[in-house]
Amino acid sequence: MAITGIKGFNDILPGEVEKWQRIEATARRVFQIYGFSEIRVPIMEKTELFSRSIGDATDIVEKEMYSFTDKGENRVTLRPEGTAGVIRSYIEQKLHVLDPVTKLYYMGPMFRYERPQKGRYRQFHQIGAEVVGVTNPRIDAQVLIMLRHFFRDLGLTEPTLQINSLGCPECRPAYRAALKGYLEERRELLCDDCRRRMESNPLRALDCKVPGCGQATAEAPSVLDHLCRGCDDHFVAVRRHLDATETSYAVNHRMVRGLDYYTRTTFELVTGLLGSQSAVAAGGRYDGLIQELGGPNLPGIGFAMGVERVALLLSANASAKAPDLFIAAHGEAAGDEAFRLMTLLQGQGFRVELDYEGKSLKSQMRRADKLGARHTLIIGEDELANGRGMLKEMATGVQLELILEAALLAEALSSQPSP
RNA sequence: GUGGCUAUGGUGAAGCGGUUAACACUUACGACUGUGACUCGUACAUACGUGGGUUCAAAUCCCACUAGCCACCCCA
Repeated sequence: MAITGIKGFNDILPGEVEKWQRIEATARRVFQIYGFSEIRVPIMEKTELFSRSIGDATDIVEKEMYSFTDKGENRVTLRPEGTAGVIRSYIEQKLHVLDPVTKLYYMGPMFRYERPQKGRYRQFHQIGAEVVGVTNPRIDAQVLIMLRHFFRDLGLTEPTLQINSLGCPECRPAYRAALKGYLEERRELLCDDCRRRMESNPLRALDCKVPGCGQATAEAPSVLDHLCRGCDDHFVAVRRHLDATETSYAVNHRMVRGLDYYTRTTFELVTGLLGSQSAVAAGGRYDGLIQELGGPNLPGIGFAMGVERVALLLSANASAKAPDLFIAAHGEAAGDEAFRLMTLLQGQGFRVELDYEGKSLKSQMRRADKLGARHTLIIGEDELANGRGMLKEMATGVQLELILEAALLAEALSSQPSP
């Protein structure tokens, strides 16, 4: 039995990988427009970093992390998300002294030990961006605008933007208490999970998909009615900037977060096309996180998108680039000449293919056709004796004889632009 | 961690207790023309996820395991 890959860890093969390249290239290009620089941080960190930033009581930390002890007796974890490592680096490298505003993006694999299903894998990939140092709600709006820009450039209009505010340490406790009180009164209507959630994280009940809970919480108090003055002003301003820039969005006051560090603005880009994995990108503001991790008291905001999920939304339109020329050679000497010419032309940037195994001319022509070569150069023994070959344009079948010289070939190939 | 469904070659699949394990695609070679696409021919599963069991006989029935998918949970 051959060795197989690990459950939930996938290969990305040619044909699929082109979509990834497009996603990554689009992200790089768009994010740079908005002043973001790439940062590359390790995929492993000390376990403590994640338990402190994400929150001890979250599902991620409680049961989904790939944690182990290395040979030096250190507790380490394969990163389950990107923000913690980036912020750790920001603090450790003292990036705040270089510039009061730091805009970073990253891309790479993340790891969570979950049961795989559509759009959810144990090794998955995120592209994320973080801004440190700006409190003004304009940055919240800008991050959202950038996200929309990214999806627009990918040709995706489907994911819709939902926003919410979770308040801050000033106002959230009061809301939490109010919600908890409301839930207590309807305890018997709630599912078992939600009864448990009332204690640990009552906000989660708002997100429950059990129909009974949906009804029971339909009239639940909204976070947005419990925001303190500062948070309310902030949220109103974010919306004002989105309106002013004609960025479409919907307020979803029931949206909650799985990570503890979020404050104020939170958002998701959701789609109905991915089964139950509706979130394509999500993020929010995390004003206390940097200080919590031992850094300066600076605000932050960021998001991450799931590359697999974006790729699922992208229609498969990728194809390998067809060769400019296929050289079909008949005979050993012709094969040598074919190889020589191929090398010269490749040096000039032409995509050239040939047959390596000395197969029949018919086989070689079939392969030229299959690869979609625009031209085929046929070198037979007779032609070779005269230093000539037949150049055939595959689409039309037109062929002409020419002298076997790389410069002449290059000219012939360039003179007929690709369709 | 829980539940449902599925498991035949490189791929999609027929098959429902006794078949040379159909068919299509892909791939390879060949015919038509020393030169592709269309057409035609030939080849390609000692083998039906793994291990047991029932039976004269199992890809076909039973059990276990494993894997995959989908859903719950949670999330990107």
